[in-house]
Amino acid sequence: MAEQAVTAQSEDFSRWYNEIVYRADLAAPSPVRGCVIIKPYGYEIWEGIKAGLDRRFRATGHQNAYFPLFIPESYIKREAEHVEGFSPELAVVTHAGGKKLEEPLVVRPTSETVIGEAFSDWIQSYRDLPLLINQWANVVRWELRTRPFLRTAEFLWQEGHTAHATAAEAEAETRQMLDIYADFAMDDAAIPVIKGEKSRLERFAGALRTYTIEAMMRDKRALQSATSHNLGQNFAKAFAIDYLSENNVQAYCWTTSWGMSTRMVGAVVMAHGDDKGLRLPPKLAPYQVVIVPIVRRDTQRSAVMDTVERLRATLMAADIRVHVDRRDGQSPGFKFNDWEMRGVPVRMEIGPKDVENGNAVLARRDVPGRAGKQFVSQASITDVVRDLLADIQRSLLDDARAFRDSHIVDVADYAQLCDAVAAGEWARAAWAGSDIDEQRVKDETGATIRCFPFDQPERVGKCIATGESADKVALFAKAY
RNA sequence: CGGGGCGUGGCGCAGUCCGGUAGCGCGCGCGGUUUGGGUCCGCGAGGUCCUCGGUUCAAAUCCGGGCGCCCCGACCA
Repeated sequence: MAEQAVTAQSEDFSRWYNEIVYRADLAAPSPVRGCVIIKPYGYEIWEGIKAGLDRRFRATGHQNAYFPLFIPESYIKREAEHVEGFSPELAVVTHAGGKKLEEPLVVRPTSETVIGEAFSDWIQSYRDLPLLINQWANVVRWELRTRPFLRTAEFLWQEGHTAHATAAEAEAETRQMLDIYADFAMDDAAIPVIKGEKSRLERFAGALRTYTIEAMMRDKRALQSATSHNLGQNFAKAFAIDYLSENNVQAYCWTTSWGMSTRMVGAVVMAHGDDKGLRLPPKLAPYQVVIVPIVRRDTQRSAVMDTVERLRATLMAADIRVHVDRRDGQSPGFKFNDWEMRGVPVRMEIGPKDVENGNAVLARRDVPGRAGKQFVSQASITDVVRDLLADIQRSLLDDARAFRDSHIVDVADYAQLCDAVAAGEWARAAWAGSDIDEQRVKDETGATIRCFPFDQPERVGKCIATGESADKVALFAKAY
């Protein structure tokens, strides 16, 4: 019997997600609770994300470095809110080398503390500023409930850490990095994100302000896809990151931190995937084109494979990532379904008829069935494929944007917000409430303030919690 | 940590109530057949039935202890 199709998204989105992650070969279960093995196909998506971000970081003057995995426990305790925020989820090493350690070592949940300590040594003068550092690393947070990519006990990310002479510069850096994340999300991952500021309740432990990009998944839940924190002088004071100014005055630095993680792989899966599986944006797809050779009789094999090989070389020479499915035991129909599940943007079929006619069949993943198929001349293959990939990249973004926009509603009072959230929509509402009001919304509806969007309406109206006139709208949604 | 469920070849499960020495589907290997939307047939490999103890002539099955995992909540990139 043929392999079963995946669970439909509409039937059980979580189950769909889990099945896709394993069946598309992105990840495998690990022996340790809450951790996953990232398999080559999933890791290549992550490497695409890394490449897209790293390029942008360098272009804005950041340098990569690497700090230790272990952090002295006392460091974590130096910044009050930071301890409170992270203590419950720390993994701590108490023994090493067969002995109990004098001071336990925390496995980093994030590196503000160690990096702050290092910055304190590195920065003496205003001439040392700004200091713009990024690191690619793994971090550990002992989460109670985990899901592959979205929330794992250990995850990969980049964390940027910068120090500046003035508050204004730190704020500009924080905003610049958020813009970079948003640009990456839209351009490379084809995910339209909403930029905004976090509420006090959702803010990073120890930050002055936290900015976020929020994305809508296909089940309409929100996913915080990256954050950028203006840390003010909190960490500078806790770690003595100070400098001597031009005027010979000792002053504390203003610092920032910002990160995007392997969660983004989950975002790509959930923002674009459909009932047939993944739909990868061409810019992040490990394979942009997969060639499925079709051979009816052995006598045709060499002619077909010669053509396949020639087309593969042509596309590769044009920097298109192409893979030939040479598997012997599977029928073409099986392979079509398999590559659709794995989200390859373009499938090329080459059979005896195509060899004879000098044609190739191209099928685009984002348009199902016959409508997505076209016959093209082998002679023009490079241009056609290049245009097709660009078009798929664009259409995935357009689809996701249309989907998102059709599920955000403006609400005028609390009852409307409850209705909207109950229907799974995102709700935009005037907000001037307190932390307690915000907590109440969360307790009663399950939705949280995802952000106060930068993009604000002309007129705001009355707060849905207090009835007083508000100066901004907040975006409410259920989140991962 | 509260509520629910489950541990049996790589994966998904049946067998447990009523004890008799393990079976099905997928996957895997070999041979043949097929190939433009999930081919078909045959042969074959693969299991300390989570663990420790007890009852019994005999335990996947009954009894007791332990461990682990999953789902739903609270916490979270």
